[in-house]
Amino acid sequence: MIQPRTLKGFRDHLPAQALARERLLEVARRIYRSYAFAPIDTPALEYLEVLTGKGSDETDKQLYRFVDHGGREVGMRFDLTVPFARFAAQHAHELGLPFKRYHMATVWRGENTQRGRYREFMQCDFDTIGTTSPVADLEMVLVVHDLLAAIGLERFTIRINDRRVLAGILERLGLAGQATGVLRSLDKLAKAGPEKVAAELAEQGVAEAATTTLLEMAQLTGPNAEVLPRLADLAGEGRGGAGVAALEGIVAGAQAAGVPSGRLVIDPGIARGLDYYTGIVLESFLDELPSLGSVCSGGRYDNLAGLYTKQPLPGVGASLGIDRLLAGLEELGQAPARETPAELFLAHFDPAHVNDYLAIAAALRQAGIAVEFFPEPRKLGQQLKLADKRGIPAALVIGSDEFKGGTAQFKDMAAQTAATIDWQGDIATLVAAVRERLAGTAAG
RNA sequence: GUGGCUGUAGCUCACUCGGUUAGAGCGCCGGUUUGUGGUACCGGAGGUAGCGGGUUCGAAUCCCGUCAGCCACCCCA
Repeated sequence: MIQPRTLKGFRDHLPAQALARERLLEVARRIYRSYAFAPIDTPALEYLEVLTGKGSDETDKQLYRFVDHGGREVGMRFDLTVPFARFAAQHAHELGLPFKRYHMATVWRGENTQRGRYREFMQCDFDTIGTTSPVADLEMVLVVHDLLAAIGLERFTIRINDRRVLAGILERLGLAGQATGVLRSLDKLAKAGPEKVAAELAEQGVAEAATTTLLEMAQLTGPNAEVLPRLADLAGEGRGGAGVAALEGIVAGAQAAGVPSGRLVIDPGIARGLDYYTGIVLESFLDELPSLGSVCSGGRYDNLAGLYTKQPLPGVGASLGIDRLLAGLEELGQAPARETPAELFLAHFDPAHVNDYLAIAAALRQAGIAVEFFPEPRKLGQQLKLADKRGIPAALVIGSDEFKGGTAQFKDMAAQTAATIDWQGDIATLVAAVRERLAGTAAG
């Protein structure tokens, strides 16, 4: 016997979880499309050099790599940004700029696992490339907002910052050269606390006065209207000032687009470890589960595909981590409890009427109703019990008596009520009646 | 990858200093009810204690290894 098992960080998805996942994907797809992002797909496997080109040593360590049957050095994608960069470089001339795409796919990272942190997980990226317009930046914020709202989250916060603010302040402090290290340290502020960050900065040779300024900056909190002027003071003119102005524009634009205030917060402490960001950066958190980390992050970059083409491709985009989000929803008890897509259970009551059942099921399905027709003429009680256990919202019972009278019994499983449908043997009438009643059930 | 905690039935957990056939609740299956699901009652199935090795007369219990989950670091979705 081979022991059935899965690798560390790789998971099976049972119906309840898979349904919840698919629902998130559907919502994401709908929102992306509503902003006119177009779908693309790329291979799971790439030439190793394509993936490691940008390679920080960290991503190199996490990369799944091997030599394929043809002796090629290959790697599995660990995010969707690098494949997109390659894709953009390869197809830029056929795309037309600016170009907006979304890409929902599985990625692999050989890192250590934790809750909401897996070795195989799905990302839902969207990016706009070929424009530096602040409108594109704003759009990213709006998409993230609409996405999290459409998923049904009530309490979430999108935190934004602008790398130029950080860069400007670092320049003023004479720390431009060690930006990456300083940003990495600042990024830990929320988790590690100011003392730890101060100590780390000191280790990097940052002067005490500079550390004080940086921490003051990173810990600015309050309503956007209060944070902005204080940030402007710290940032001064030049790049920093431009960053503050950009943030101001985003806040105003988001308000104009109807984002409730409080959901979008300027947080100068958001630095993001990735060093390719050059403008706005964004992270989003579930208010009840901050420890889960960001479920959707992104930002603006100057040049997406510099490794693969001379054509400069500036862009802005973000990535929704649906597996992490799903872990969060589960923990909050907000994941749907259903384990079947069926909307209606059709009891297999009288075996003599199988063909009638099949005809009815076919008509219902034609009408867009997901029907489970029970395959065996088991005891009615058992059938209903199973339908209830699966969480099917409604059941249709038609026995020989009903067939004789041209009626049907429609049961609302959650409400435990039954109603009689009079259809006189006309399937179209039955379908219309079922559809109407389904709209009234809990799932409708 | 480094360090720590955990691993007993489908799920949540118990089993006093290592000591007989490892228990409970929930869930599951069946019956009471050969045409009607959440309650009640009755009955039943299900565990080589993650896996492998060691110590011991004897291991779920102690030790080592391994696999997996979680937590911290790191990094990030």
